Amino acid sequence: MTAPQTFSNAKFDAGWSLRFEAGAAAPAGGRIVSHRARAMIVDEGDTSNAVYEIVEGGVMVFKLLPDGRRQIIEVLGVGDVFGLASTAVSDVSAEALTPVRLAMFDRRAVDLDAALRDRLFQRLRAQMCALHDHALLLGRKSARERVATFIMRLVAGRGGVDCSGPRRTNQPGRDDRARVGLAMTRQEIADYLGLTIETVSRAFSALRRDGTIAYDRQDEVQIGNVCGLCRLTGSH
Amino acid sequence: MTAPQTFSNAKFDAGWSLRFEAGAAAPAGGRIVSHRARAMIVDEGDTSNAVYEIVEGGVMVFKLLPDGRRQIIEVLGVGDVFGLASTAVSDVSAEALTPVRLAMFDRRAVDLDAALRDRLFQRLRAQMCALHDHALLLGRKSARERVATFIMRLVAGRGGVDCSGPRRTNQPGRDDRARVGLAMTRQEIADYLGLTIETVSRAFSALRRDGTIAYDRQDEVQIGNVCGLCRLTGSH
DNA sequence: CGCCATATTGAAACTAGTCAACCGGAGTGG
DNA sequence: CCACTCCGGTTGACTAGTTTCAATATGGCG
Repeated sequence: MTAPQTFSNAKFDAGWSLRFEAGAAAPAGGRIVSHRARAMIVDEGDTSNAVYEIVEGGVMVFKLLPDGRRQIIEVLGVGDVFGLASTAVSDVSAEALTPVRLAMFDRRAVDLDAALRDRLFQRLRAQMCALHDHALLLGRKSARERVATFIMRLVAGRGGVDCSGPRRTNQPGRDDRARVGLAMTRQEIADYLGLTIETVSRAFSALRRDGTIAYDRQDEVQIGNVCGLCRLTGSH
Repeated sequence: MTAPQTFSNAKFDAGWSLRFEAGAAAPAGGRIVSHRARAMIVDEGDTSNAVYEIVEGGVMVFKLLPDGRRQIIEVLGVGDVFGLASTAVSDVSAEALTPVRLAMFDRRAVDLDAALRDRLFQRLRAQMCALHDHALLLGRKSARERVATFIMRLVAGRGGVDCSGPRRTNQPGRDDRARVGLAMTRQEIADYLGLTIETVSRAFSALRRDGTIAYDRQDEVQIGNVCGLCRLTGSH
């Protein structure tokens, strides 16, 4: 599984970028804990007073129904936070998407440390916006739009309100390509987009058939025309 | 449109209650503004530095796709907050669901007033949990489950992890009834649940046909057996 | 009384889900 | 070294659930 360069997620329309590599800025403080990819970090219903801030890597936050249906609620990267339910009982589960390093804080520390609380607050607001976008996707977009949106979110700096647009070059219409790593399996993508694995697979195949995307490895996609893909998201 | 007594929404599984009537506790501070039902409060894309806290009434927060598809993201009541996007540009629109009174704060005031910020932070965490639940509903539940979940959320104190259960009485199995006001039109419910108006209508009709609910006015539902309805939500 | 909104119901079309077969690469063991 | 297996992904055929389109109620209000 190749770790992608960037993973633009939070608040799609604002075009924020979500990264998996450790940031230059020194992180948090707090106790650093590490997990391997696909390790369980928090289980829904756990009583825990821990709040987590991602230092490096990616995390999937999800919920399960009693019969096993799973919805991945958010996919998080460096700087994102989780474990901030308003009670001591976690309302969600969290699993490492990649090998991950986390800064772990006690809930009480959040009450005491104003700088930490401000950072969490600010990040929570950003993640809230991403959640809004995702609700729109889950409630109103077609399978094709969902997959197009998912891929677009992996293209750093594109597709948001502040989208840089295709780079201006001497050849108009050219040089609007990108290559993104997926990091997630088809099943995970399906659980994130509220679809089945077959529907996701078919959507990828259809996009490849009509030339919108290309790939050899199924976890690394090339986009010939980013603006063209963006038009398939339903958002633009 | 009869204002319901209570509207249990935020973090379904935690069973928090959302009310439309003004609370006993003195509110916020901030400038009080009022809107009539269905009045537009914020428009997606607006540049505004206002943060709102609901003093009385209900608010619908939603997003639109360019072709007019609408997703109602959250339905908010007293104490809930909105306008907390992480940039000055609002990522969502907000409309009054009932006549509503709002406490309006300047974003800068939030940075200065620690008590206010803590209150907003705490509430944001609660609303984030509600959003998690709603993503699960939108991504993974059937139409029937969505409507059952919607109705259950209107039953104060029931359906959460801390559900009080049917009241214990001398007649076991009795006295597990409830009556709830809907406050929303079928179209609004549909846009909230990620369905069409016809599907919502059919789900209500089916629940009425099989005796799970009863109603004369379409905006006021009687539940004969709350636990029975709860079993149809998919969550239990 | 009659109009306009909203809601309900029916029938047909379509999207996504289900079930099942198959493919292909990675790892295992004879 | 190669057959075998396992697992994730793809594809096909069929089904189910939801949407779409259209007609018909119902209810509030002038």
